[in-house]
Amino acid sequence: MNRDNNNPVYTISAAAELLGISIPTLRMYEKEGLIIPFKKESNQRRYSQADLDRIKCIRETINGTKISIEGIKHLLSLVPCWKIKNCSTDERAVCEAFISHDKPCWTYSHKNNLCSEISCITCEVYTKLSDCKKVKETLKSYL
Amino acid sequence: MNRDNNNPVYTISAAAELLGISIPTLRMYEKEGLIIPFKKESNQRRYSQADLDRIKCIRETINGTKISIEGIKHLLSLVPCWKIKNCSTDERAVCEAFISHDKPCWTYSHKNNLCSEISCITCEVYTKLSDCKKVKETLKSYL
DNA sequence: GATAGTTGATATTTATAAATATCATGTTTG
DNA sequence: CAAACATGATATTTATAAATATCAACTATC
Repeated sequence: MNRDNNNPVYTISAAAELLGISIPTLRMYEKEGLIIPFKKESNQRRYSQADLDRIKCIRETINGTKISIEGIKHLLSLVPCWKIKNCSTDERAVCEAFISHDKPCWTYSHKNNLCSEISCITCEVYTKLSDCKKVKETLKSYL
Repeated sequence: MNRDNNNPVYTISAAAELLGISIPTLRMYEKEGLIIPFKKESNQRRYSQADLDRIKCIRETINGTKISIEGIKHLLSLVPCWKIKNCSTDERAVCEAFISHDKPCWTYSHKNNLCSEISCITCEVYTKLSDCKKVKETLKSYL
């Protein structure tokens, strides 16, 4: 939402510096599907303030609550994206995000469905669920 | 449901033997709120076949999928017990299981609400959710 | 009433997730 | 066209969750 917050201005070294962590750690979080940094045409990553905030939250969850990365992925897989995006029954039937329960929806390729039209990096399912503490509240709002 | 499966016949040493794990591990799972073994008047634990199956599943989750115990607890906290048991709005407002998101509902004391009348050990919320892989299916059925 | 098995608690070991270091190769920028 | 920084990949280290061992006190069973 906030243009400034979502402006991808930090290089990976700047982001690592600001967060006090190493560069490979940032790449690992991305590989695990916890963050989707902006990528330039040349494939270089650029991080926004929103990304940094998200990563801070991820780290609090891993190091504070002791939920493992695998646990966080499973928790985020429960976000009812099909409700949020209003998927049809037919689309759900063939959607990995709807069917599986081990990874967040934005880690799938989304071919042949409603989400193939849009970019996960700006999708509300991704942006609003930076914090897996919010999963239950989100679920309640649809139950 | 099955009388045989839920018959608490195994001592803790027999259960540990059958599962190929140590006694302190069984006590740990209980302390973490993942299992509720039957307790005799003398406070001794007795395990049923259903308990053993549940523990096998817990171990597969911890050692197979790499979700930590803390992660499993968080996942199980998302089970919509208030829907399953049909809690009133007033009851939900003061229920820790409804409000919090870090432990399964059956780990709370349930004073002053609908659940204070019943025993978690036989409650369908506990018995049907031995496997946190079932959480998403359960959620879908209420969404 | 003696033996075997239980209790909870604390201390220790083991297994492994999380984080980092290092690499050869590629890209950006002054 | 160098110097600085990026890339992905693999190897290594570190931190800690998970499991176990051990304890003194208590309970069951024969």
